[in-house]
Amino acid sequence: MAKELEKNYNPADIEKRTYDKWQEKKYFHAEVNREKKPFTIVMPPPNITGQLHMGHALDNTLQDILIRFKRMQGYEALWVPGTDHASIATEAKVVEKLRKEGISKEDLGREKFLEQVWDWKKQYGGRIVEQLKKIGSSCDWDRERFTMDEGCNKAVKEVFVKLYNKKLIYRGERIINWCPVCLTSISDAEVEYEDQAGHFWHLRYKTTDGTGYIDLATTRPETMLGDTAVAVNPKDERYKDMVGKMLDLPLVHRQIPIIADDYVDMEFGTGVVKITPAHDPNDFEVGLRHNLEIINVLTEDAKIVEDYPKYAGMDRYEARKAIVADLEAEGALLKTEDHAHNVGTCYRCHTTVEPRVSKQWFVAMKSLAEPAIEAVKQGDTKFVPPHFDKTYYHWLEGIRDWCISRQLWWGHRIPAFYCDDCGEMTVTKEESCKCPKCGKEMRQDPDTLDTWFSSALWPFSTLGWPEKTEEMDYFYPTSTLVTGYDIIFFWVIRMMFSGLEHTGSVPFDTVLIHGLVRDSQGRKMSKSLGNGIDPLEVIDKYGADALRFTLVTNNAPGNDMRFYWERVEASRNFANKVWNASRFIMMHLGDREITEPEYDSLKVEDKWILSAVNTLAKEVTENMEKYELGVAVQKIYDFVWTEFCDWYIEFVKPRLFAKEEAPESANAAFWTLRTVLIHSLKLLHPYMPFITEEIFCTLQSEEESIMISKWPVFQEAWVNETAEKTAELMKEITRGIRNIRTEMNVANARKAQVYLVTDDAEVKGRLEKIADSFKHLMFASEVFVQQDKTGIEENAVSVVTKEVTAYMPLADLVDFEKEKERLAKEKKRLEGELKRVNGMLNNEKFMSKAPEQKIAEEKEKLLKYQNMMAKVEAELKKL
RNA sequence: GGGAUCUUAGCUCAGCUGGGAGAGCAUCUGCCUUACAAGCAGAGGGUCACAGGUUCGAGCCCUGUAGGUCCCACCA
Repeated sequence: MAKELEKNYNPADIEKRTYDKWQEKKYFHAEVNREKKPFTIVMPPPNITGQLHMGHALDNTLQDILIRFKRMQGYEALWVPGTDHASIATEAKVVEKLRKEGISKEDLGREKFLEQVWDWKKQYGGRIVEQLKKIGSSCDWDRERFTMDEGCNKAVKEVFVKLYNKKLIYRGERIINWCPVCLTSISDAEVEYEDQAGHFWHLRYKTTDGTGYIDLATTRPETMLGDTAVAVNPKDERYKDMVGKMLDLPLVHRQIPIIADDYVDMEFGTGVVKITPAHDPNDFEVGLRHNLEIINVLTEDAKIVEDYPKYAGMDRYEARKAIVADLEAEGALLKTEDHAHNVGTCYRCHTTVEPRVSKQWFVAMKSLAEPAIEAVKQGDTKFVPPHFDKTYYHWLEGIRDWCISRQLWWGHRIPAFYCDDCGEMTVTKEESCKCPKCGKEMRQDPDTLDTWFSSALWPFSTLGWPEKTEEMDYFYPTSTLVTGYDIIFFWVIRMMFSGLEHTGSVPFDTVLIHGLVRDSQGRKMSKSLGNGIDPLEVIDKYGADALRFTLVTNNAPGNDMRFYWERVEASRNFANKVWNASRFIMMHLGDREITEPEYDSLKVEDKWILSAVNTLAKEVTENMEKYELGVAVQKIYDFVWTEFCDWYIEFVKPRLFAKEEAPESANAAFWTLRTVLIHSLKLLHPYMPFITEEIFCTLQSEEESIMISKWPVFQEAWVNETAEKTAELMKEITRGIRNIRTEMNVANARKAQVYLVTDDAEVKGRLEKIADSFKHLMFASEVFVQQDKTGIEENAVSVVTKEVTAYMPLADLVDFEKEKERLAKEKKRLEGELKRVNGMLNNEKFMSKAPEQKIAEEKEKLLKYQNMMAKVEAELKKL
């Protein structure tokens, strides 16, 4: 019993059922298989706090396309999924939840709080995973990982201890970026800079000897409480005599020195800088050089400390107002100017970060960065598109030590232990330890590690490292990493140096970078703008295949794209086209037995479409291998819609309808239809997995899934240039005839005779074999192929091609004026072409320097246009 | 201040190693032709930002200019 497709394509119904089937059959699962080559992708783990957004949809669609492609090509294709614990984001979520219940995390205590977070994770952490399944992701869910699972934790400890022992991780008092809302340090990469309107406050500090004063400007007057010096440039003649003198710090009335330091730019402002080592990274450096006291004036949540009773407890902005007012009262404020400046903000909560001196853990970056730069320079890892390597180099070359400790509870706890008695410190993989000096139970560092510390190990921690697993040996280094350009600094760079340092090898062969999905106006999709489009909504309305198709079409690697509902609609329409073409074929196929015909017994049009799909397979494969997914899918689209549906299916229809009278011809047509359809479905499958699976399984009831079928390969036997040439010629003539009929307003119902005239016996022979197949496409009553114009009415309209002139007698319907116009236009076009070709061929330099092949091509074109021109002129003369 | 990237049809974008400008959407004209009106057949529409240069030949390579976007950077 032949199967049939439903009348309408219903994505929702099919997608759910199909995905379940794939999972049940374990098609996504990969195992170490030495008979096959591995192809590995590790998924950038989405945050457990996350909801699927367009960025995930794009990222995962790209990965799924690659993994499905490679799987069909016969690789052991492994796609490792997982989620990230997202320390700050998750902790903030749970803290917020508790706050609503009137509980603080301190109320609960560390252990109880962590229980709460794990509970939260159990409840919500899987949401995004379920959403990823909706877009068809063929990940090996049996290997799903979490950045805080046991294996990852083991890897983290291993790395920490190793780097510590190599002195590449150290603890030190430094000035770091502090978020007064998240109450934790953050790394340089986690600071986002934005331009803000601010002010320049011009201040005057008087010398203690009463002989003079010095003027300076600041954007942060409240930090003056912590000033411990004022600096000028040593070369600055203006202040030469002042260096070494003491100043009376207004309000505070502490004595601070005037120092000389190269850091000061003489050209800028008054050439004088107040130095607040505790609250500015540059001032901190200056302070180190000059041995200045570090006076901290702000608390963790950016309020003035108790040492300054007048301002104590005020937050930094309140304090600013109060201090400016007091400075003015004291006569120390000269003027206030508007000034726009660049302010660092926390990437999570966008609070202005506060530089703060504190004791933190750091990774020493220099020696780790060098091999990472070298590896890309040598091509061990390649970026697609390549220009992103510049971003990569630039960042690594200027890299500073990475602050990895966070004052949070949710995360990998720093494996360092302190002895409260003797101050001894031990770094160990053990859960607890005793002081090696005094034997006392040691206290573990309360801080946790930056989330990116564990993500940096993801490509190998997910494969079992530090254990020597089979998976590690077989699947590592991974093949391709797919991620957005916005995450190169956070993640790609850190995986690169981690991979090189700990496994001795780059973590991936290629980094495929994609852009952002923006809204239709080109704005970033964001919660605050409310302009985000929910991928799940798109899937509900148009299907996952349409969404995937939209995300991958009309876009080159690395470029941003805009989201338009119209484009999803166009994608859906394509899915529908594929569906209906398949439905048509199956409808006529019924339960008929189709046998594979001898190639030679196929008709010209069959050979043509086979040749075309063969070329398609080659081009699609080549483009996918170089990550030109947009180009590849466009080729499939064009082939399926134009060549297969609009041409091939249309002109084999008469053969299908005549299946009883000419069974052999029908068999050949059916076989070709089915073969080409299956090829097309396979090529399309990575892009539109659901609909292709549904059709494939309906059509090939004996096959269990398209996703494990063999990828089409180019085969010499199907190459047929003659068939392609002939079909192209016939298409050209058909288009010409249709064109004339439309222009002359000839109703489709009115059939006309068509004569194809050629004096080339070879062409004539070829046309005779195919002309009949085009009869209905030209709305012709009959098509004659002949050597001359015998029997053709004088007033027939004509279509001129290089080899053939087609005549269509239309008797009374011919509008001679229109026909003249049409031919005149064609003549003009040919004149233009001839001018161009002649220009080239008459150019001595072209003739002497251009490659021979190019010259030959142009010569051939010249002949073609001359030939056509003669015919067009003859036709014009007749009128 | 440094760097990257973009500027192609009304709109959104392709155009991969230089060799006759493309797609989707939109517009216009015909069609309910028995797979598909989510469709079919046709049509119109572009000095490829600008100025130089290299080349027989430039949307594509080089230089500069203008504008847009993004990233990095300690100018108080």
